[in-house]
Amino acid sequence: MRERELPKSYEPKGVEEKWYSHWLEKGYFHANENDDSKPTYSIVIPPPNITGSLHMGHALNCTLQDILCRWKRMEGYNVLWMPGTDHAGIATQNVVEKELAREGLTRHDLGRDEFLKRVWAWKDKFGNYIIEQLKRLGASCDWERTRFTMDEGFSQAVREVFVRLYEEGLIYRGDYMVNWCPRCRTALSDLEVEYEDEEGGLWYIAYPLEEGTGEVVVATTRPETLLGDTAVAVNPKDPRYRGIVGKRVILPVVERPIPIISDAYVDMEFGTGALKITPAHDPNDFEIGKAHGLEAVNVMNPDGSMNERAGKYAGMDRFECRKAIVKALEEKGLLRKFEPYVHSVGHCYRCHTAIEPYISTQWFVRARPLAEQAIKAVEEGKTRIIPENWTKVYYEWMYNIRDWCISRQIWWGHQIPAWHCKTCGEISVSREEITRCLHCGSGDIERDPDVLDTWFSSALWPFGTMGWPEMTKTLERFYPTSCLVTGFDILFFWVARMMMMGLKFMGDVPFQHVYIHALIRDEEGQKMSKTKGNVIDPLRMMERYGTDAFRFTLAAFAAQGRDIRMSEKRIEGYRHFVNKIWNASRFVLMNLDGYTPGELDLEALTPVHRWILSRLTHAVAQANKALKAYEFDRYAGVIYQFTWHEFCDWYVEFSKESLYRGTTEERLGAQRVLVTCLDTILRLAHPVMPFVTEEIWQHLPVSGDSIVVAPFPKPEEAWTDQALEEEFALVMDVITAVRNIKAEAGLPLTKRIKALAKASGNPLAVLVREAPRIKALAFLEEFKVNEDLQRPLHSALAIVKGIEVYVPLSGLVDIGKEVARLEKELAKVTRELERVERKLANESFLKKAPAHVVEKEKRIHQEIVKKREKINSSLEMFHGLM
RNA sequence: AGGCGGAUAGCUCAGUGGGAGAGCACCGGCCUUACAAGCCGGGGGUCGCAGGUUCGAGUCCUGUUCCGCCUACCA
Repeated sequence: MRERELPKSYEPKGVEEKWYSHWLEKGYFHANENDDSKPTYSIVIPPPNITGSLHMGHALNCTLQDILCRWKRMEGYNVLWMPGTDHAGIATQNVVEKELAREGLTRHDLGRDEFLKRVWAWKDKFGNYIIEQLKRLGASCDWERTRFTMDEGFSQAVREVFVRLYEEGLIYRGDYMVNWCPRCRTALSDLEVEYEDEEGGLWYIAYPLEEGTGEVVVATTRPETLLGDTAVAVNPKDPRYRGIVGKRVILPVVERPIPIISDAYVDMEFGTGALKITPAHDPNDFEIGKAHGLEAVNVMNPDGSMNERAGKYAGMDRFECRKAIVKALEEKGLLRKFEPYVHSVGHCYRCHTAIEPYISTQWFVRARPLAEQAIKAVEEGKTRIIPENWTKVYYEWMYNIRDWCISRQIWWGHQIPAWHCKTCGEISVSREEITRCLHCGSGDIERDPDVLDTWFSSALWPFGTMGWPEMTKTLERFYPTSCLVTGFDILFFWVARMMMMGLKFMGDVPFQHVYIHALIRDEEGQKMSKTKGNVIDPLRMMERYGTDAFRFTLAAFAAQGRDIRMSEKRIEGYRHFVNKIWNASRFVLMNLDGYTPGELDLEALTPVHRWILSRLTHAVAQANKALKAYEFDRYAGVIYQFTWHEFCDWYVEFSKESLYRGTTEERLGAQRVLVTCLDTILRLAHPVMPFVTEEIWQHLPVSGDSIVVAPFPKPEEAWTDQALEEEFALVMDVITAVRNIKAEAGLPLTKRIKALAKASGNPLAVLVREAPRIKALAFLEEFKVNEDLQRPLHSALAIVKGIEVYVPLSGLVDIGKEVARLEKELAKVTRELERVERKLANESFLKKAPAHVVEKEKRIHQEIVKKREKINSSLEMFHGLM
């Protein structure tokens, strides 16, 4: 027997801990790869960085996944939600290096092996922090399977992929211009560069002609790179420079002659139409330099300082050097002009240092062949992106994909499984550690010191976590995954690459659906960031308002295609909703004396109870539909609307008649319907509010071990009763009308007065039948309904659905108030009438609009005309009295 | 430069060619045997602007303004 009493108020803290550990104990979140009896549903978590702590983005992302997983689990699926964390190469290395810096050390002081030990130690200590926070959020992951992108099995997958891509020629190594972060001292992929407009300058520098007296003026935003100039280029069509192509200019400061070349790339409109060419420090110049066979003079060190090729500027920081060069040019009288200039500057996405285009030897993935499959898979519908408009963004990027620089000059990560032979100079790539060159057998080999881009391993996440390269039971059962839930900010970084790798190595897409959710912003629509100080800490929100209220808020605002503006006030608002459910449950539980469980007998139930069941099944249908369509906001909205404004506001109040004044049979019927509704609401809401629903559900007289594994509600077609819903719409309108009259007349709602209604036909029968409830909810001492009632003198009038409701007010209120109320009503009705009459006067409308629309307008017209007549005559009556 | 969103009540946002909605905020009333974290009632709108299609447009089309984001090698 379950406890029937709930405490006065809901205390989330203890309840959440209690049930979460209970669920873990019962193993509800564990997916069984050997279970053939159920359909499968799988999701891999976007692995959070081990350096991270739970922020709003994680909270939203995981709440949505948890909703899906809990929903599917309740629907009887074998659900795998694969959890884990990402080693986050640069980010983690940065964190540990900072820690070292506090001890006055650099990673080079420790050496590679010692440093890596430090990182692992750090990971063991802090790396699981975020996992614990996800548990706090209620995430129903299969924690027994928790993976890490650097664990042994995963490393094996990474090596396997690298070797196979290398063998197929899809990975190559070479000297190219890459994005270089001088602070992290590593190459970055194109995606890892964030461009921002910065106020810089455009310096116009004169390059004197070697022969004669002329000069060529070039414009540049980066004067310091002049040290590495190896040409000046002009457009071949530019008449201004036609005569001097092929001649040479003297590179200022360096005092070295460099050629004037012509290249169609040069924009005649920009600056002076002459462009300095620095092949080692600009991607375009690099290309032009290659085309013209120019030398690339690298004047910088990997840390962004100037190197020995910069002559007397050697050792100077690049930005210091810029100033120094400008000063030198001024002194030499070669600076022709300066103008402020806003241009886009790339920054490292990890440390925000301005990146440097830099030539170095790097490893690349040839992306195009992989992208072709990834495009095809989406075109063929094997993977569906939701909302659909992201599909176009995905295609756009895939069509224009460029090779992917995957080597990083850091230590924390998957070291590239390639060895350089000092004897024959060849590269050996191998799945296993090797000690001899695979080409010449020499033992004088050295492993490539670089590690792989973190995203290279993340790309393998959907199958790497399931045991690949072994073809495990888990893979067979759960790959491809059902859905990936993620933010659009990593669509290219991660989703696109998982698509490519999944198709390449599993021969199938990694996920059937990709649901792209919004970004969370602050109240003003600003991106949340620590530097702006506008972050809302999810843990504090859960602490303060309870996890369920927090999760419900996230879901309620997760409308597709729009960012979420989050504020604490909203979370507080939804805590009220949690409280509402709690109190409604208390009401139900404290009215279960004499309750016995049993099937609902529709025939035996009085109309009001069948009415709420009809509404309930409608809500259930809508919630199911919303979840299927990933409309989390609607799903939450349906629960909110039905629970609060239909179940609590109306049905609970109606049910009191049956509970307090009904027959034993009626009372039991009401109890069963109350329990059914509440049980259904709880099961419907469980995916989004797991804790409070479990806590209440465990008090309900229903069978089952846990709401986690209780069936998700399905619409009961037999409960739908459209006619009954219309009848109660009328009943509620009548009640509202009486309440309105009272309120506008300045009477307290609870003031017991009389009311009359003039109706006929079915409405008459309905109002007679429902009179007890109308009396209760409108606080009437008497409610008289009849076909031909005499309207009492001094009575207020309301017309609902053609039915006249009279509320005698003599002696209760001054007539002026009622007149004012009626005049307001008249104005409204008149406005409406004008609209309808305009429409019905339009012949084209009558001719061309569908018949049912015309019929409807005519019906409305009749109704309004009648209503207006009544109001008018009522007003006349009152005016006569005044 | 190209692409994608958004613009509807004071705020945040739904809205499916056919009586403009919700939540919060606001105003007024109320301890009503679940809930004052509540209940009841109410006021609030040129649906960014201009055209067009249509019997009918918040909704579809074209243009336009503002805001946000993404992609891109403009020195």
